[in-house]
Amino acid sequence: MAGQRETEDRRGRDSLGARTAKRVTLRDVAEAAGVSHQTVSRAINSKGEIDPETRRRVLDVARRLRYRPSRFARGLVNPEVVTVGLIVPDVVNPYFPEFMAGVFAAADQRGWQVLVASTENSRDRELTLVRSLGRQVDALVAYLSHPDAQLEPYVGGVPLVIVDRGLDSSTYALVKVATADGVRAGMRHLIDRGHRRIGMIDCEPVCDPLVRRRTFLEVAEEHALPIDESWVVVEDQSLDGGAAAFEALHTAHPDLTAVFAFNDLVAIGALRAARRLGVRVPDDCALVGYDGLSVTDLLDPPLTTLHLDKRRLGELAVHQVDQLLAGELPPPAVLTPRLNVRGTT
Amino acid sequence: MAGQRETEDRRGRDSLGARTAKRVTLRDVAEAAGVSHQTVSRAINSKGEIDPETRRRVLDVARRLRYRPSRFARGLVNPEVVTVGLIVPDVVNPYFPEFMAGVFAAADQRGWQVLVASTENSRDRELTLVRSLGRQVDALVAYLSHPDAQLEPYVGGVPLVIVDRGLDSSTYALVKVATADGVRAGMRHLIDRGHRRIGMIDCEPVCDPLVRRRTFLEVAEEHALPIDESWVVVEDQSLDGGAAAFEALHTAHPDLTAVFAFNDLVAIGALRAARRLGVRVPDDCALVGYDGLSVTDLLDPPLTTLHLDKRRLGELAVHQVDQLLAGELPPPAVLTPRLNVRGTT
DNA sequence: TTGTAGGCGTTATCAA
DNA sequence: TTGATAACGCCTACAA
Repeated sequence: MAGQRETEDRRGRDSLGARTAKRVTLRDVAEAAGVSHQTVSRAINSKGEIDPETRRRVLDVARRLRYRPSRFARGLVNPEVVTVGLIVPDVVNPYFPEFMAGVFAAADQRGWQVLVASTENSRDRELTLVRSLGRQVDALVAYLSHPDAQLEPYVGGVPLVIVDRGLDSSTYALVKVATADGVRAGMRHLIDRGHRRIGMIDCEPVCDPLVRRRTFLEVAEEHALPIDESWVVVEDQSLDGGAAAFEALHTAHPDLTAVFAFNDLVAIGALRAARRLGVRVPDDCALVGYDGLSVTDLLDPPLTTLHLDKRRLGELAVHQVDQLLAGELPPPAVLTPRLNVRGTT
Repeated sequence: MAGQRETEDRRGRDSLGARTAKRVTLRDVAEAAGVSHQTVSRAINSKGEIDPETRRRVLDVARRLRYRPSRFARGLVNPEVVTVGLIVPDVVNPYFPEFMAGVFAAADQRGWQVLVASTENSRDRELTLVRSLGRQVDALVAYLSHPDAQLEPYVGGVPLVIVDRGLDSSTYALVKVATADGVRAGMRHLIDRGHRRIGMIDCEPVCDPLVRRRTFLEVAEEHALPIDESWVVVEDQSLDGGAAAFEALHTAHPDLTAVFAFNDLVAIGALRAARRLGVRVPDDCALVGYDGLSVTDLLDPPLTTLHLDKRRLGELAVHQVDQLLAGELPPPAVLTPRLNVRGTT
């Protein structure tokens, strides 16, 4: 029998451990067990209509042959498990795990699965990942910095939700962060406490069009604060950047009484620099961060910060996916940071 | 034409946004474009043998129909993209993102994808996830607490790598952590610095058979330290647990000069309690943590800790997958924590 | 350049 | 209880 020989050939190659070994299929198991492939399927899937004895025998053979069902063949036949692709810039930055947790929770609630990939902060990888991951999933949730036009050739029709990108979109679903409102809340807090000489530590944003700095300066003008652009220092988005920026501010304006930081990471750096310089926080100088990372809570003093519910952000993203899969392009979802007053103001 | 009508029916349902809408296939596009499904395939996959004009027309139709290739059908025919399932107890605990980063990096290097799920520290979910995720992937990397025997019915033949479970295995691949060696290194460090009255904050381990405590007491005995089991306090694995434990130790043994903590989290809690109690660290009491979380570096003083390279742990896990996919059950990979002396000793 | 036939591994349906 | 046959959506090979 030709079929018989062919199967033997396969086994032969398999036992050589060759990489090209053909996969063991239901039919292979069936042949080896002397039943039809259908019976094997019943045994594997614990369907009722099968003799317990046959079942046991078949499962035995299957195990011996190291049979594993093909997820592709299964997916082809069954109602698919929805799989969402998730692209983040960096898994280790504590901002993103919280966001991911929200995505996982919301996905899990719907019985969906999540395929995760990290761009490692590479703008190029961002594009290639959109393409490669996009082919493998039913929808994509992604932190992206590129504008729509540059994204378009890579998206290839996958329903896409872009999170916290500074740009609007008429093509893709969005989850936005009301950064300007956050900055205003933080500034109002400082001003309410009597601060007027407020410095700002800014960073080069990836695509965000300087919302923080612009809002900062707007608020300063509205309240006629005695400050100009020399009170804004731009540094790396890192601990060291934050520390350097604080030193620069402190040197240029020794009389400053408060600092608004681009995010918690640089705020922590600033806190360190302050300690080194003998500047007491908050007595000599108040400090406000941005993001609400949970680590800020471990610090001494704990950081006053604009807390963004990153978990909720992830849930919102999945909710946008819901609507995309239902065939609609939903309006952007917006999340506003909430001021969390703790020890540094 | 029946075929034609059927296609219209599908579209009709689609535009109602029905969940049950049939998926748009190559053949649908072919029909709408008046070509064979084969021609559509060529257009979609940018094969050479096609008239540019036809190609453009077909792609147009495909876009209009929102056609998306089925990843399952493709996977069935093409060499598969390897997908690794990753099960962690908790994404937000800073321990795991670092581990995940290692898995991602190693997977990416091999062109593999990673499907992530979290058990949310539920032992039951652990089992169901092993089963459900296991059906969707080529191999599984997982933090698991169950012993092999309980796992077995859920694994169903997926190559499985278990990470940092206290138990050995003859069935599954392992990545182990040399916890005892770590504890010894930490204790040796304290003893070298002249400490003899050392307390320990322990926690209920999930499956780990009390390695830390046992090793701690062994070392104490070997060096004839003047301590007994009353120097070990068991508390919750949390900030508050750590704080409570430190207070308990300090109350019971006011003369202690050092504390060895179950992990960094409880160590940070202890650090807070110490500050509240007016105990200066490290002058009055030294403190050693375990894990080497990157946040311990932001603290003041930064924590002396047994640093485990969690990224490397993830890479090792993927390497174990490599070998499982090649058909071998590799011996356990072992990683030893490294003492990182910083501000608290 | 385009179309037809067959198969990938699985499950569902229906007949034996 | 079991088995034959036909999908599922795509791709490769070959024929037109």
